[in-house]
Amino acid sequence: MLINNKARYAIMAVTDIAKNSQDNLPVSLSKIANRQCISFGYLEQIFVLLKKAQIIKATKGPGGGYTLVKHPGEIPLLDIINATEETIEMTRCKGQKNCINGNKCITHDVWQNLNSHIMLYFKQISLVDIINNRVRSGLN
Amino acid sequence: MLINNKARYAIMAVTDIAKNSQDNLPVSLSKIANRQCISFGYLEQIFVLLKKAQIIKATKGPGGGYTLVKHPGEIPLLDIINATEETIEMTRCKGQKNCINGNKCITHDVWQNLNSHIMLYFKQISLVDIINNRVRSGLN
DNA sequence: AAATTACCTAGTTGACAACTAGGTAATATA
DNA sequence: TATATTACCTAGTTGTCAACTAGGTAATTT
Repeated sequence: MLINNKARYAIMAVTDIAKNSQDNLPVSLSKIANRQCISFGYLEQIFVLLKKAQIIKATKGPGGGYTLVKHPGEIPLLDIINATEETIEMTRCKGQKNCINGNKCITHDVWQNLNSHIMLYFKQISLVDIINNRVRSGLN
Repeated sequence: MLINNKARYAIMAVTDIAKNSQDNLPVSLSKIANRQCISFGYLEQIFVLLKKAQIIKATKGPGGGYTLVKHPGEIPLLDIINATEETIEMTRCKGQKNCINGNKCITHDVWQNLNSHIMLYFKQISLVDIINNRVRSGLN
């Protein structure tokens, strides 16, 4: 399945902007990369996608950087994951329902249903929830 | 994260046994591999793990194969995933809480909480649920 | 004895996530 | 107008490892 560093970094970076942008002033990529311990060059590429999805916008030149397009409370994590062009997809057939000789396999619904659960999970959490520590810590 | 073919194949294969074992007679690995379109040699290796975890037991010789140790209703999918020695782990730090200079990153709880959700999901589904089509198909 | 199964060990390899290199373009400040 | 600082762009590279393959041995049934 496709929850990888790319999606993880995207969420970390956008959260960093939400947290560190004073008066909606731009936050530079180098500061984000340093704070979040993410490779600068790699993060640049991710930001291209986030910009394309209109989650962030850029300002060039000294004092420049990135700002959020919407308020942190209006940005669900699912939007950020979708922006990275990674899909949450657990089925073997990538949703094609053709695992076994063109038909869906016996466990298809297990994975398909898990997809839905995970998507709902990321839909329900916004950046504000993270910043305000409203994401419940794991049970174990 | 580590929901991969290995865990997927393990669940498919064990479900195949539950479904195709008449009167608890052994089901051969070659039949399972053929029915589920899984590489025979690869599935063999997975079965070593499933046997070690006492989910299945083996019978050698003609007419031999594999049977379940427990009743299908008493086998949650989580047990099968754990047997494959893959961990459901979404955090960047693999649960170490040391992402950022030895401390947990701002998004740690997001992933940790997702871990818990996924584990609970697999804990609640048993092989009987799959066979009896009691796993709700995904929403989308 | 032969067939059929499980059991075992040691490779191989293709893909690709993650990262790196080396630029150009725009903007601010002096 | 020079310099610094930022974003923006394109094209590699590479280490890892999931997934698979090869080629056996051991036990059991008929």
